[in-house]
Amino acid sequence: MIFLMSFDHSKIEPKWQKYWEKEKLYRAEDFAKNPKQYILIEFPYPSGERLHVGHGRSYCCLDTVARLRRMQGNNVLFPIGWDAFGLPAENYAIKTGIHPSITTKENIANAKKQAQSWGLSFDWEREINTTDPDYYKWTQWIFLQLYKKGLAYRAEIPVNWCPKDKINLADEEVIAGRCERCGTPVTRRTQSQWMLKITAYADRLIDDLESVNYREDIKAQQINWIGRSEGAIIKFEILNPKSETNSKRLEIRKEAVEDRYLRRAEAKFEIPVFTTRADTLYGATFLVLSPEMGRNYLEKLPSEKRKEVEDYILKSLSKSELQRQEELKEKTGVFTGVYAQHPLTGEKLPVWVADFVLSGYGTGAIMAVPAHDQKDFEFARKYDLPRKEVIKNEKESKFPNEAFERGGTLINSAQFDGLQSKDAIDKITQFLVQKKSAEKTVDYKLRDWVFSRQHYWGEPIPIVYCRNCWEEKSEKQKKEAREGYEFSKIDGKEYAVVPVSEADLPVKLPYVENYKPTETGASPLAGIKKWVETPCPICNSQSIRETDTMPNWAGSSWYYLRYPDPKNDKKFADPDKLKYWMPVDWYNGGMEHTTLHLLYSRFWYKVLSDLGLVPTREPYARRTSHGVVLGPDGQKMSKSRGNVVNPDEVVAEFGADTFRMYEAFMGPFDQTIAWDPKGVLGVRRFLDKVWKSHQEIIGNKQPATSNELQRRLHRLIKKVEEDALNLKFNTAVAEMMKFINEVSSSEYRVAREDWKLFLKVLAPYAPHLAEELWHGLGEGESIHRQSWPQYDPKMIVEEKVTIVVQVDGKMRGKLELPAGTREVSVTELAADLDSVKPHFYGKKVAKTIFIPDNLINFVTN
RNA sequence: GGGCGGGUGGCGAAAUGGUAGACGCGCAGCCUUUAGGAGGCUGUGGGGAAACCCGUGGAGGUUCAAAUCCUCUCCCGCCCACCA
Repeated sequence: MIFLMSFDHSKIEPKWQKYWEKEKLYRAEDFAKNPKQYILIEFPYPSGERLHVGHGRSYCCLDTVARLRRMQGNNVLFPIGWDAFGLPAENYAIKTGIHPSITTKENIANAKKQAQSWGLSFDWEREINTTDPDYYKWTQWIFLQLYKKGLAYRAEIPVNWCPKDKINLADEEVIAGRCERCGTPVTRRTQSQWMLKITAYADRLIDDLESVNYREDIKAQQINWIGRSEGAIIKFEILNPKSETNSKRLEIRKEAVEDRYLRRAEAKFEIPVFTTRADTLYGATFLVLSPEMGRNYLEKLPSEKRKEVEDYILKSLSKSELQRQEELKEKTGVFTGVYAQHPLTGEKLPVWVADFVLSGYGTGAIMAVPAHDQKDFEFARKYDLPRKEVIKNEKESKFPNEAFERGGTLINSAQFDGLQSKDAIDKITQFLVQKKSAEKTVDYKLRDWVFSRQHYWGEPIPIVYCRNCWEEKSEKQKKEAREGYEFSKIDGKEYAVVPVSEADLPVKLPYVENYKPTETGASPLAGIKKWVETPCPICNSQSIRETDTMPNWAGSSWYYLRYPDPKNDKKFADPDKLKYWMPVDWYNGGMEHTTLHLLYSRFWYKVLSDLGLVPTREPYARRTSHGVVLGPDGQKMSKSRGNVVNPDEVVAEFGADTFRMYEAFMGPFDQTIAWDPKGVLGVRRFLDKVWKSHQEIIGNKQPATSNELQRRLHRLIKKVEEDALNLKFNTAVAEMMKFINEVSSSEYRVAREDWKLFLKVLAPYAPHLAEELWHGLGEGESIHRQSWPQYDPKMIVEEKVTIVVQVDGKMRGKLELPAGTREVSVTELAADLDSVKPHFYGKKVAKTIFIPDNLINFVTN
């Protein structure tokens, strides 16, 4: 008898991988008749670190799903590509001088080799790469559509600036207020940037979540991030003896949210304030402006105060993000010398400037209600400002020791006394609206998307600036352009903004010598005169290119739309193909992409949807997230800790099937779990047992499987199928282990035909071994082309059941009975059990609870 | 401060109203004379000789029956955060 302990994965795995490739087993076919299934994993960034075991979690488990779906008769699209623009390649280029395109190419080749060694069933014919001009042509094209819809605009906004490296930093490059590269505290300065108006889609991004199947916490995080809050803008008139005769009135900005970054010095006679708590209006005792807002009012201030206020503003604006965070506890501010009038009581309220008020939220000014807002309370205490209680709650009273922030009954609020907070918010707002001193509004925490990067390794923004086109405009046109976004000021001169014509796309990224951004904060592209100077698409006179590039979120915002038609050079994708494949049926990725990537890509999709270019309202029908894989020590994996698990080593030692199955088995899919090298071994032992059982089955030629084992097999089919679709890969694997344990224990034997069913169940998880054993049974066609076994519902039902016998809810005995035994018989048999009888002594049975085939409970009194 | 998860053996975890601890790791004993992640069998929540008792962070509650549902409370993790 041949008795092999183990199989040689290093031989069988590459063999079958080659076979699958040759047979084109995993090719997705456009317009096939069988139901489509689009399964998507977040495409990786091809870094020098290669793919890690965290990628493995997502790819291996979803690959299992893809394989299961194929066996179930679906036409599966399971693609992969490379999100290859980004900082690491650029930083590496700065250090070594090696061009990013070279390192990127190498990294992709390596990562691809890895992914292939895991036996993933990607359709490699659809591989995409965001740095390929044939791809980013369409990223630029979509940008132009956004521009034409008025969703891309330029604005002066504060950016992070590293004073040592003299470069602008993206938020993600700022770590704890310091520059990621050199550790210098980051300061802020303003610069003109391209922005995308994602806030215009804020409501739809919330509302449409109802139509998709995302895990609840993912939805909650998105809603929270968008941070919609309903409230009112209330205006407070400035009391200024010199200008009170001036009847000039300014309308409240209707779209305060959209114009947040463009707010100019126009609200000079009134201070608009955003609040969600109009019920506390009578408790407002002073107003506070953010430093940015305060600057707009400087000229209104009494001259003796002006210097002091200006100094405070300049000081707080120059503060680094780090300083601001450190100074959180201690609030500072300065009185402006100006008063505003309370819209209902007419009281004189002092106006302060303080940097605890944010310029980026609401109107950049607040009404302070110290009795009912903790921040205001602390500020009022420090500067000895009045506090007035206007909300009372019988159960709690925190005031005057601290602010009482919850709702209650109104007091000291004139005709509104006695109302409940919720009611009062409506009534007071309504009253103010009638008086024209307030407007209802909605505000969001979400801000427009800063789309410019002063870096080299990204998609060039396809815009040029033309001096000639500007000069040809009439004064009226110029004025209009200055108010909108159709112009730009470069080195003090004004230019017209001109989009590159679609026929001239892609705007290719040129080679540069020096990847470092310039000292002025411009991108490295600004140094290439030959590239920067270009004929204007409209007037053909010499104009200059935009030298900023797109953030690396750009290419990933639409990549899943390219897989259905990756080689199209006429459109970003053929509408019919999109209609066939979209939406993505199942999208899995990391929780860290919930707020940025997921939101950005939904936003782009909605824009394309409004243009009629995509077939649905939402891109992803289902979204799940996998948990983080920690190092064996339970800590986050990092080079410096030395706890990084290298998947290549695991695959080399134990094989891809072991690696894949361990990724599935290690724990609940959505949970953070530490990698356990011993656990890997356990999975390998299981596969060895499968191998061994297989040899025995071939050797023994068992004619029929025991009834018991056959039932287990059918239950296994059902469980593995259901578990995989419910993200319970760990219990699916456990069930297979249980089955094999029983097969290998001597009582049971399995017939060939039933063993084949088991191999099919195993195939999505351990595709190489299953294929090897399948062919070992003399089968000629791939196991991955077989259909998923149908379980027999009759076999699922138990023949014999264990009925638990309880007395007063405590387990006292068990009965093995045929399924369907009636209550009368069960009662009789149960009451007669030796282990049960003693518990009746001195008691009477008052009630019997009977759950068929499961449990009987005697309740005594 | 806000949002979202989570707390069950020595460890990763099963069980979402009905036998708590499936499956895996680890550990212990035995077997096969077995040399380098070896294999097989048996055992493995705690206490007890046993009957039995105790046991899912803690306290209460609902129920014939609670890890699971409700109320309060403690602890841990992740994300966001001076957001009006």
